[in-house]
Amino acid sequence: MKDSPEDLIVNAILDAIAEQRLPAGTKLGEQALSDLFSCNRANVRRALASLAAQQVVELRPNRGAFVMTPSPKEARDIFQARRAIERTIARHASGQASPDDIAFLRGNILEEAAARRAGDKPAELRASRQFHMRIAQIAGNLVLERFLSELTMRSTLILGLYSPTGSSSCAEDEHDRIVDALEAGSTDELVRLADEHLRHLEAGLNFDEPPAAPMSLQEQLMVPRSTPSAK
Amino acid sequence: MKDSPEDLIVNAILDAIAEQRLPAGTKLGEQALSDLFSCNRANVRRALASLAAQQVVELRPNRGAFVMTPSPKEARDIFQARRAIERTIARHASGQASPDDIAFLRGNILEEAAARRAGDKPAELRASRQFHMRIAQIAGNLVLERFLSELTMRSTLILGLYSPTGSSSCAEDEHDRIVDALEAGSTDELVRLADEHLRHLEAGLNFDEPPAAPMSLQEQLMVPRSTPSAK
DNA sequence: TTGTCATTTATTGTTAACAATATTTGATAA
DNA sequence: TTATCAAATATTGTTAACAATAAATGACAA
Repeated sequence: MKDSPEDLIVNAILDAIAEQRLPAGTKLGEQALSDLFSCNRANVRRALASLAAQQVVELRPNRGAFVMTPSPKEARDIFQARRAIERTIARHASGQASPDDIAFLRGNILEEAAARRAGDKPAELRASRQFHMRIAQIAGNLVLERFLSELTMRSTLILGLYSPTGSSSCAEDEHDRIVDALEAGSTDELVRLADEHLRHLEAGLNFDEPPAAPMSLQEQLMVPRSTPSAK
Repeated sequence: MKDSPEDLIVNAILDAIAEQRLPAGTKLGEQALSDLFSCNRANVRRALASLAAQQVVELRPNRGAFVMTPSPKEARDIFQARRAIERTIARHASGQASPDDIAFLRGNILEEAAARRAGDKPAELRASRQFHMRIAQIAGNLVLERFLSELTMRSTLILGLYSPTGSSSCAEDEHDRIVDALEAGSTDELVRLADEHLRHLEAGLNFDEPPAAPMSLQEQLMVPRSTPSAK
């Protein structure tokens, strides 16, 4: 029912990364975090170790912890893996969606579109991520769900680094057609759409200009979410 | 060049699990580990946090850390995920194997067979795991490689729990045919063989009788390997 | 003997102090 | 002004002591 301080820190950082409030390269100081979450440094340390195991944080000895900065090669690997996993998820989710699932996904598409029009990038990213994760839930494989969770996190870092500003997140109409295929249970079509969707995302990347600079912490971590996340 | 004490602990535990010297459910006491590796408990704690993030260790609050005991449902998810990932790996590895790779794999098959005849289960498991991981390396995707590493680890736990003693690891002739297909670059055949191979492994499981009891630590962690592992 | 409960022991969780290492600052010289 | 270097500062790494909790022990009664 209640979370340990370690889980609290881990989730706060993951959320912040998922919503691009914490860009790649940001330093995650132990003092700063233990102050923010009013706990001792031991908990912070364990949290950072967990995040490092998930490859979203880089641990440089005697230097501290930093939000991971994916290289172009890593970006390629991550999107390749994502295609493999989301295709599998699509195959297993096909025809398994309940009416609630479909309603959630359709609502989510509207939410994302609204956020985009409002220029609320964090909300847009959160919605888009929830879309993909909900389909993973429908597929019903916790292992694949966890893998995808990690990959979407890292994808967000990649988009923040290599995406010509504005072109980032997913195309809405693609999400639309994905829900259609999911509802209709047309498996092959669904898998094809999922694959294509990710290829489009990847195609929007530009590795020519080098990444931008990092920034501070406090204000970025502490932004509360506008919508409560699905349990 | 040198590993931090944390990495040392993590790798020792992972190796021990991969070779079935540490069965599911074993308690990993902080004192015991800090004594074994002659370091302070803080390092042990971080190591256990990393392992927990990789799902090979379970962290029960106020109780300690235990080697994860996969449920039958988790076992199903893990093998499903493994099939998805190893199929992808097979597809990308096909035709990419260097002569060194092929030589390594053929040698590995002999090694595994010898270990089996000698009744050396740890060596057999190590060889079998190396076979799968080497193909992952050939595929050249570090993300998929890491995922597979985690999944093979957890698979070993599953085999230790639910495998009618003796029927565990892989059939040799299947490995043989996989190398043939890999060398020939016949992609579809290779993918088919990989999938089939994993299905056979999964089919050998028996979830009827409940898991056995755990055991102590020291002797199991500290067994040195007979063959130095590939770098 | 067996079951229950208080006491003792061991283990995990938390905190603070100290040491080792980077980083920053500021002075000096070219 | 710019570069270099030493001192000062801040941060990470390590250790030990203490508190909180769970497990083990043993006495007592049925």
